[in-house]
Amino acid sequence: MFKVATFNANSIRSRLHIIRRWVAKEQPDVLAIQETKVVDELFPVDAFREMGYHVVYRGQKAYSGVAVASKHPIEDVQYGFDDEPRDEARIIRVVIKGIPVVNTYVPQGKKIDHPDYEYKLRWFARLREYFSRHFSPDEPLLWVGDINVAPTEIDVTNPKTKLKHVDFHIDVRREFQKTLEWGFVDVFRKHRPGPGEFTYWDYRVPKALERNIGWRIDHILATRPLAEKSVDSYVDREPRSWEKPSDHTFLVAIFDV
DNA sequence: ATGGTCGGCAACCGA
Repeated sequence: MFKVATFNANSIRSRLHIIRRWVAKEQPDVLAIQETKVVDELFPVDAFREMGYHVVYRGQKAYSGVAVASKHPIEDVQYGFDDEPRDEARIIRVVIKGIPVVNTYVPQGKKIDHPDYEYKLRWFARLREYFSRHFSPDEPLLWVGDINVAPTEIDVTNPKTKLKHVDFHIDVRREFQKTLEWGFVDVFRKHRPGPGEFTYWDYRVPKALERNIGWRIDHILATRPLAEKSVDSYVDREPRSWEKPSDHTFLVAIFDV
């Protein structure tokens, strides 16, 4: 069995207690992390070593930052896109137990009339180019992370009010869909077809978790040969009840490989 | 339509 998880930490240093407890309980083979918000010199490597994990990371001051932790040796690490802007704190690629894993923190985009939203849309075209250059849809590949897109109406609460949101606007959903069509299966959806399952609850919405007002914007996607071997996928809401909760939670998928 | 709360980091930016 191969258990993969993804988690937007929103500062890895302030969420270490959550990661420690969750990893001790769930023992994932791979944990992909986004928004570490720390420069490499200050990344808490020792904490991962103590948990029994290898870890690779690329960060910057205050914003973004990605990491991959693994029980197994991490091979062929590549940071960022091949071309400029490389966005090294947003995309990291590794190979673990022979399976390539791409962990992304896709730009959020701010507002649909903001230049950052255009940049976000182009990011998906760059991803498709990146996947085509390095991989084949006929080989095992995992794409995980905070992708900042709720793909369909059942992935948000009250979709009609979110049509102009940068995570739900029609253009970004099309870009995400086109990227899926390169050759990915939405592993969570394969196992959980129903509405109302989210990975992110906005802090600013009062009692968002209790009222289940959320977004499914974190994803685990697999190419067909790997997706065929998935046996389950779920969202673990439990860390939210702990002291200093996160706004995102852990998303998990299990593969029989 | 607007603002709500966090984290980082030292004034507001990003989400």
